[in-house]
Amino acid sequence: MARLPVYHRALLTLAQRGERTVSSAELSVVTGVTAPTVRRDLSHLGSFGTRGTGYAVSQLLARVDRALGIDREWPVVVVGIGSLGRALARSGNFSARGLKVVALLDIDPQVVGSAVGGVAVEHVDRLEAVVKREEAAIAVLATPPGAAQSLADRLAAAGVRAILNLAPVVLRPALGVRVGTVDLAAELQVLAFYGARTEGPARTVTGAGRRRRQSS
Amino acid sequence: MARLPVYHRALLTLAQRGERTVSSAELSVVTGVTAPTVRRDLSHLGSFGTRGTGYAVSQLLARVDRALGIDREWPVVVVGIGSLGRALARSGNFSARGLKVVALLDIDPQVVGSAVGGVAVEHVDRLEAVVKREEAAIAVLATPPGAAQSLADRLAAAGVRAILNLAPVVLRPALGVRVGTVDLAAELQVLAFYGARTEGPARTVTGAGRRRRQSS
DNA sequence: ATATGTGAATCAATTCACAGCT
DNA sequence: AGCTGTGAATTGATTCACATAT
Repeated sequence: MARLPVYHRALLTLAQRGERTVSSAELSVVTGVTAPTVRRDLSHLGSFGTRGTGYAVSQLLARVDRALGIDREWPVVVVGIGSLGRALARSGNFSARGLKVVALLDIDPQVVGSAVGGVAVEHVDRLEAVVKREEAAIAVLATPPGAAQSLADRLAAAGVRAILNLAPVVLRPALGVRVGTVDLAAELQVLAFYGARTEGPARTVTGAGRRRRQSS
Repeated sequence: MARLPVYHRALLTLAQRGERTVSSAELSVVTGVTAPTVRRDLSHLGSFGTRGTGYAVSQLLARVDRALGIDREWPVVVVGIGSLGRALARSGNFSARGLKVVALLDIDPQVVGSAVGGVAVEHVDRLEAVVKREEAAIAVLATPPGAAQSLADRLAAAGVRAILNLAPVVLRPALGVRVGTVDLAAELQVLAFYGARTEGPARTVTGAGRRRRQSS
């Protein structure tokens, strides 16, 4: 469920603010998800709220955490240490969310050997060894588009189960591997499309883009 | 239509390769969109292919370009020149797609005055003036989460019609402004969720995330 | 009173399947 | 023979509305 991270963030804030309970209506306001959908989502999560009162924040947070697998830390390998890769490697945002950047890979000898955000950049030749060493199930591809497909294949072969592709290409994923692509330029193009045409009130589109499915 | 940029990229490649025509089946392979959906999308675009042959690449590309508004260049303002903002400012990816980063804003006096990718960083105090000067309809928010909402409001008031929000917060958009949020950490969390659980074959999820709608 | 959980209704998107053009 | 364009069917997600619990 793509909205789990949004609930997670919202609940975290509510918990810090000391709130004991939330109603689906309140969650609706802070997440931008309609109240019926919030209830459906949470019920789907197997969670029990109390009628007349709402949900117990801490209990609900615990459930969302478990569903998201935040009980443990997921090691993430970043491939391609250009400016985008570097930005990700530095992002303090990750650790709070069950993700930890444990290895950085690049092909440029100028970059290999340096450290970004406290992690050393290794040569992409060592990809297989690094994935194995870190037992990484997740990788981020922030390379030029031309290199992405073959690296995705190598990552898959090395045992990675999910890849976040930031290169502007459609990847053909290996069997058993999940690929999610985020193309920021495409995102902007879509916004330009809508934003420029709409003269009247508009709607918000959040979460990070529509999705297309391919078989693998 | 969220898939237009994908078609755009594919057609560009095909055109460069010298292909005169494409069938929906061929487009399906390179875009990862099923053939019936390709046909539906393109017909929806008002485009006429020729039966028995396919679509004329150049003609189709022209239509997609026009639909995406790529006939002109959209000026983009980037707010928040941290490592992510810097990565965007440098991304050569944009110019090829009808987007041009024309102004950079930050609050840090250390950063203000420097130049990134050939564009000077100005102080965020000048936001309104800069938006007006550049006649920018599109902005990217790459600030810490706490600052995002008020900046989104100011951008809207200054005349921006669409905002790409890269901060991990749900923004309440001003009336008539379109907000798209891309939260890379959330994206990874979702991948971790799927990737870690799937033992068998998996599906690909491309395009940049599911979307939630809020009223504005 | 208030708010959950969920069947039933609605809405949007995708896919099927085929008639019709080249 | 091959491939588009599109009605009809299907699938999936969202919303409604209400019985049910506190």
